[in-house]
Amino acid sequence: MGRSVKSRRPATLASLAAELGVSRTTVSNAYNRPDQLSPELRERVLETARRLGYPGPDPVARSLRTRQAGAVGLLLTETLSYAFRDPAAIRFLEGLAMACEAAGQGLLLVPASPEADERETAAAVHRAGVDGFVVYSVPDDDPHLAAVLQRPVPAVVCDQPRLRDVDHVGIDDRAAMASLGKHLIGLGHRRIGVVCMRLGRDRHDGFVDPQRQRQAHFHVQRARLAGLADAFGEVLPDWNTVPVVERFDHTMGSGSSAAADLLARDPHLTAIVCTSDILALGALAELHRRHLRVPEDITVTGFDGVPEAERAGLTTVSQPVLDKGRAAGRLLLDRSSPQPRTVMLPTELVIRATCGPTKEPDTPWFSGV
Amino acid sequence: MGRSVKSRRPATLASLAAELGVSRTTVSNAYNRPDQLSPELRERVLETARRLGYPGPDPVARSLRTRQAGAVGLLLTETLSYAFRDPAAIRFLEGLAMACEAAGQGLLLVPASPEADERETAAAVHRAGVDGFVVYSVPDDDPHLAAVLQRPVPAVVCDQPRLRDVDHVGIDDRAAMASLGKHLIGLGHRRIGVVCMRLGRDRHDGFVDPQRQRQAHFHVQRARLAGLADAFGEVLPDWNTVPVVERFDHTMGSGSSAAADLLARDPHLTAIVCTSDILALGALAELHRRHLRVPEDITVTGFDGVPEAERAGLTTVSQPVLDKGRAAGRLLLDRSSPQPRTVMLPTELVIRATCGPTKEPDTPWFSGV
DNA sequence: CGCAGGTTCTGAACCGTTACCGTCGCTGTC
DNA sequence: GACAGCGACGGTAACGGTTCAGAACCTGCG
Repeated sequence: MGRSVKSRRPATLASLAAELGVSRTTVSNAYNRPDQLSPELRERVLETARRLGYPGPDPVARSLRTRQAGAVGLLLTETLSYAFRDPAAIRFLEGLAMACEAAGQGLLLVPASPEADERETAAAVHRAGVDGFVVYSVPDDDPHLAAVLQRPVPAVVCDQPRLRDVDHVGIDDRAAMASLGKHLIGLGHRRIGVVCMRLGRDRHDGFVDPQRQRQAHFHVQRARLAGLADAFGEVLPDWNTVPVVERFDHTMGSGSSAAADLLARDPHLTAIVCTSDILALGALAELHRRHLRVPEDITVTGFDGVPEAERAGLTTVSQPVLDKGRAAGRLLLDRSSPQPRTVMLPTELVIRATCGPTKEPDTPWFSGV
Repeated sequence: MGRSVKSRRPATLASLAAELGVSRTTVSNAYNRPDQLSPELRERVLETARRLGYPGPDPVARSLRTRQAGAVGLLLTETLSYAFRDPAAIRFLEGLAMACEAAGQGLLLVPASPEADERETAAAVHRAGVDGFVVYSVPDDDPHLAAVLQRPVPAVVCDQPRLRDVDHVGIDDRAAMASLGKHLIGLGHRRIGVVCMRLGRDRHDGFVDPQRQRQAHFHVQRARLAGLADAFGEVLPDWNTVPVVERFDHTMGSGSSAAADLLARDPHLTAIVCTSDILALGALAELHRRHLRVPEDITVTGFDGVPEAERAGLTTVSQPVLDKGRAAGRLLLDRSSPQPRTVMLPTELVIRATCGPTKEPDTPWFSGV
């Protein structure tokens, strides 16, 4: 027992073999193919391993030889820690974790903060010892994504961007938002404002011109705006006159200030459409501060269907985020069917308390301080 | 351009070197030590790499050679996906992710489901290519923990178990719970029931005898129960007569049914003390169903200080879960100070609406269906 | 007795990279 | 003109395993 601890260099498969007077192959087999050697010898190997403090084959060396790491990598737009603050991201992670767990695979969160300089940053992707990547909702021109695609391992993209030749999991953002838009039109809304998430990697907090909308580097936001345009294009003379406010940070605070921007430009809006629940919840908070009643005075809608939205009675489009994660994981782990594959998940329009019919047009509005 | 795609075997550092007519070392240096070769040669190397579709040095081979993986492993008691359902675990993950990110390290979630058979299960720990492990709140006799300790990499344990020779991050569960107990005593409570989380790896849903309390394989639960005993031992003739109900699953449903068990045994309890907020929220739901008013009819307390508890007005002990995660990560990543080290984080008794003074002892109780 | 067939174990070839140390050519100095 | 100093690059040996084609031995059968 004493000797095991003493040895300077940690035991390796080779040193174990030497100690036992057998070949390395045999020791390897003792761990990986018990049927390839006699039970007695195997027991003797394991016993000696215990005595020498040999922890079993080194995972990295094994990975090098077998060409598999037993883990999948996850790439996110935001900082890692953000992922644990965003309800939708958490739910996605849960689904992905389920898939990984079912397959006995680890899940490696790749640190890809947007701030780090590009060279250093892609390094994290290059250093990840994984069998494949799940990419969750990154901009079209994300440098990490480029690094991922360069790696000779499979990848699955969830939400955005949509790439030919790469497996994809997502929803029909455009159609979903269009159906929400039609519902609002049915309620009489014609004078709406929009709050959307960032449209590019550059920070741009403010009103968005049509060109920036169309050129948005985030496919999901682009599609949702287009969906709204589809719906309102039929009843409005010019979609381009509808005010759209962009926010870089995806927080309730962003939603609040964006709502304020909209009301400053047009106090007579009858509805504020947000491209995420978080933003919508922020908008609600701002309206509450201004003593505007929802939905009597103004309608608010979100997108995602997070639990918080339910508590707030927010009208939204609910999407199966957990299923997205699970589907992405399964796609990555199952390479049997011909690629590229696409999984399109269903969404559901959830009408709740924050939207209602417009009032008579001449009703005076109270627009607090 | 055509040739790069054609090549049967993917390019390696060696094949690149051959193509260029330089040594492998030089190619390696082009990537890892730009200062070790002339800019022109370096550019030529990178250019050829691009042409051949060489994605840069293989991460696994590099890890084998450099003896570092650039990632830390996380071991949890529960299934991976559970971690994303428990508010406290999520918060811990957030903190840990912050620490990892700051150090440019990845975070590998090790799939260690309790159900899998022991042999297979520890394999996930053995297969993880990581530079160290963070172990979050596992039982004393967890086989995965044993596997972690066997690996020749550093480890940090958060919460439980407490091990000599291993870095530790935690709180003073015993003192925290004792102070909560003293508060209840001050309010006049003498007739209390307790709901606790699982005390062992075996499923045992029901009342707990004193022996099982003391022998609990979960240090944290043991300490919290002991803290309560410390407080109530001073005013009660025999702590052992206090009913304690254990639940294996950590869900609100567990809290509800456990509260029901307690009330079935003693309808005249004046307080239900839960060792977690989740359980307490479940208990509150059950009491609500029975039309028992809190705190007029009965007092409820939790432990952890999750956001949901705040919304519910739950009296609880708040602990800095985010800081725990961050501290654990930092401890693991910073091996400079002498080990083992211990970080003891502060807790705070948060008195909210769910606890109040006892009523006159003779007041009749309404105990619903 | 000879041989097919099975079990048990070995030898050698990788897997792709980086660490370590040595070599080579050039420059500056006395 | 010999030589120290220095920057740029090359050769070799690990790093710790897995794999595959056999070798050696045993068994059973005709």
